[in-house]
Amino acid sequence: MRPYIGLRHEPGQSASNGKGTDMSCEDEAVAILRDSGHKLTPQRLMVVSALRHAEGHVTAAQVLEQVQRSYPYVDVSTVYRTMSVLKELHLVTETDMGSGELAYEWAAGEPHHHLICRGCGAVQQLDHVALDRLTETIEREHRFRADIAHIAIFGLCASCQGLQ
Amino acid sequence: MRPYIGLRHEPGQSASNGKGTDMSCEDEAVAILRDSGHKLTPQRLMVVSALRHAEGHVTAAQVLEQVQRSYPYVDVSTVYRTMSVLKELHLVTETDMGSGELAYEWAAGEPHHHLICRGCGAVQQLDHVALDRLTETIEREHRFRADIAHIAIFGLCASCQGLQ
DNA sequence: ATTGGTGCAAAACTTTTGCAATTCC
DNA sequence: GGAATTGCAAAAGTTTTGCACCAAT
Repeated sequence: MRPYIGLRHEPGQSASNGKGTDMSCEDEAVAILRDSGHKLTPQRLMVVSALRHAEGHVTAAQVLEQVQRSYPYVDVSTVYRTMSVLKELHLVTETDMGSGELAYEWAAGEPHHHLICRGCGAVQQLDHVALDRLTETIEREHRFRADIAHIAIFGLCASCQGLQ
Repeated sequence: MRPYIGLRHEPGQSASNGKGTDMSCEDEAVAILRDSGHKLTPQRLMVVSALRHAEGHVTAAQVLEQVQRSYPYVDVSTVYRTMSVLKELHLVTETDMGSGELAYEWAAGEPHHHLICRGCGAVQQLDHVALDRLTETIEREHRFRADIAHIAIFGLCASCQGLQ
């Protein structure tokens, strides 16, 4: 393995986001990784960091690009394998948003959903409380526990409907 | 092009399904295809027939397999190209159900949705009325016209939750 | 020391595209 | 006849896997 250069983040991404201390989430993830018997490698820490500092969903290629800014020798297969581990631990969610690539998102915080415009590709977030009643109905009538962190709703945004 | 053998369907699939006459849907599709300026080729008719007689969602590979029972020389690219045309005409819907392959479904009938168990892969259908309120909320609060024919909800079915 | 992870390369996989030949209108 | 469509082959794209080497516990 070639020399480890160290972690670097984009300006504005390395500071606290106002919703909590910056390290707490990664510390928690590190603890979960270690406690579940997985090894803590620099590559995994970089992937976790990239996900943690990304706003919203990112593709494996985007995570790789971010990680390679610190350490250019990481392979995309490592990103996928790390995603697989993080998925098992419910630290990230994997969603198909219709682009041909899977989208990954750090699973901390309130669950939310995506409204994806099939006209222009714009993505809005939809608060999960809007789905509470639906989730209850599904649970009651189908005995199906909906994983509400994984919903992408396709449709048309206001401008692509011609509203303005 | 090699000789056309003719259409054949599985037993029990060729008769009326009790919800209407068997040919009406395909006739309508044929009319829509012709009226929109597309040519009527045996391959397209076979793809339409395979979709029409399938119960629920099918992959391109499954459609190809069904079509090739009648006419073994059809290529998968023709299936995809036909799907593309049928999508444009809103005769089929395309959904990613998390299997790695896109799922296609004949668009006739009441729109419905899928509850996909990530434990065992079982798929239940969810009536679209369960989503009406959500659709209205999204329309009102986000001015987003949700395309309710395209929703797949992941989660755990009763048995994979351990409820019996 | 031993288990597990990484990087590299190649494979696997679905979907798309270029093109000559053919078919439908 | 002429434009659209097909089949074949190859390409393109993301994701997975085999394997020898290396690193974390």
